[in-house]
Amino acid sequence: MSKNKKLPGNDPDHKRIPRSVIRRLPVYLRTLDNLVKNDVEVVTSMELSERTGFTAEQIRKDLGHFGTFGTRGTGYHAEALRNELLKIIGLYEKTAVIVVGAGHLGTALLRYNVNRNPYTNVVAAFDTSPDVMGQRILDVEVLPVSRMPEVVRKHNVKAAILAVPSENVQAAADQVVKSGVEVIFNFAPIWVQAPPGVFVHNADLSIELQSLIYYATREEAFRSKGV
Amino acid sequence: MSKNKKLPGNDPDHKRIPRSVIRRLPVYLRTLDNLVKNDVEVVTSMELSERTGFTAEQIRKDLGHFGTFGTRGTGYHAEALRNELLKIIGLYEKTAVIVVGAGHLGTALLRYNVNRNPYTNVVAAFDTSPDVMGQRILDVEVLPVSRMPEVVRKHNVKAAILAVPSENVQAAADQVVKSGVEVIFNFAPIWVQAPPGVFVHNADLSIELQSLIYYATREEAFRSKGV
DNA sequence: GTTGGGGTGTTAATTTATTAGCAATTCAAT
DNA sequence: ATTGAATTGCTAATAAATTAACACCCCAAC
Repeated sequence: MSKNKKLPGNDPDHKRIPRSVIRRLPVYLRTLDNLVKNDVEVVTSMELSERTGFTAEQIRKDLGHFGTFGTRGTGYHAEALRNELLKIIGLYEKTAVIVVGAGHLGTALLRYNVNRNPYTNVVAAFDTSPDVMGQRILDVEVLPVSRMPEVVRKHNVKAAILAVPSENVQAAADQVVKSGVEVIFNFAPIWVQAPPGVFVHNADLSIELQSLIYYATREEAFRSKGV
Repeated sequence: MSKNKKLPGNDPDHKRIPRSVIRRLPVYLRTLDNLVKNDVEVVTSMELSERTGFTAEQIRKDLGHFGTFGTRGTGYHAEALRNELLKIIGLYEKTAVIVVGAGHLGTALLRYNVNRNPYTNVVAAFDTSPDVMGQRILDVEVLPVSRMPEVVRKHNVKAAILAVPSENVQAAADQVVKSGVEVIFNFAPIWVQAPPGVFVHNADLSIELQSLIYYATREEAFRSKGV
């Protein structure tokens, strides 16, 4: 389980993928999905570049971390590459997700997610308020928190999206961890703590907005893309 | 306005702040806010480290980009540093923001924002649906899109939060740009394009979730913090 | 005052990430 | 077959970001 800090290359499979690369993979995936949907068979790194905003060199380099998928002089077979990316990211089968908090935010996220994403599957929402209990939001049932461990076990839930008010978010995090969830996606403007082994991503709107404002207040010409 | 790509250090004021630093500043700001609220007068980089998850060295280094704010052997005066950060980020006065789309997501963001963030001020929401028109969501009025240019001018609106369905989001982006907004925060799972000079941040839940799943599927012990 | 513990500010070393460049390979055209 | 245009996959060079190290300053205690 625990591995010491200073072992640079002890992953036998492949040599330690940079974080920045991982963040770009889903973007490639979605782009390829669109291409496949439009019956594109072959795509070059340049075309991917135009569609993703990353440079062609970077795309080729990123893919190079995982193997060789293209054919020189031609490009990449879109569908094949898409499937490789699915395997790389770990989405060969739909990832089961729960949403905690069925208020406005939870509802909005459910809709976005269920509608748009073929790779994750929201299996249930949880809330404490009796008002929403038992309701269905786009096919997803709102359950009492007491049933969380059972649901997590049954569907092998990997990730939880926390859409609860700041006051309750740490309690919610503790709850989902206790239920066996490994990945937490927190939308409350409070940083959630979790034990080692649990991945927490704090998506704080106001934090990100403020860093954007920094750029906006200095009028220098930055790129319009991907600040 | 336009400045060529390859001019490394032509900012006369100070020597080109790394992006990664800018992203951390709002975290420091919020942490200091909390400390000040709890009547903490002096705080060390180590204490900030515990509260933010960044290392003490990094915090000191980050601050060092903008000047010297602490006193050796003692630490930083929390309130003074907070005020410096406000100036640095560009939040000396509340930044006017609009929300486009008054559905579940827009409503949720409004609540989060208005409740939680003393630095930005949502001056209006916009929508096309007659149902919500004229309604108020926590003091914020929902207006027709036709009034956007006027509102942007009047309140000197810097940023727009796009909380509309994917189908409409590019149109919404074009609209806010035409109205004079410089910063776009897009929540739809489609990448929005904007002319140079406009800062776009695409906050796509599913993309971020997927990159988290990468880590979850390899069971190696990563940090629990800040993936 | 002088001493010591504590903590910043800053420079240097190291690691991580991006960009560039090009040899190697494919395919289509002739 | 041969040629040439196109495009990958590497390897090398550069840039960005993090970590480490420590000189220097402050404050409190004696």
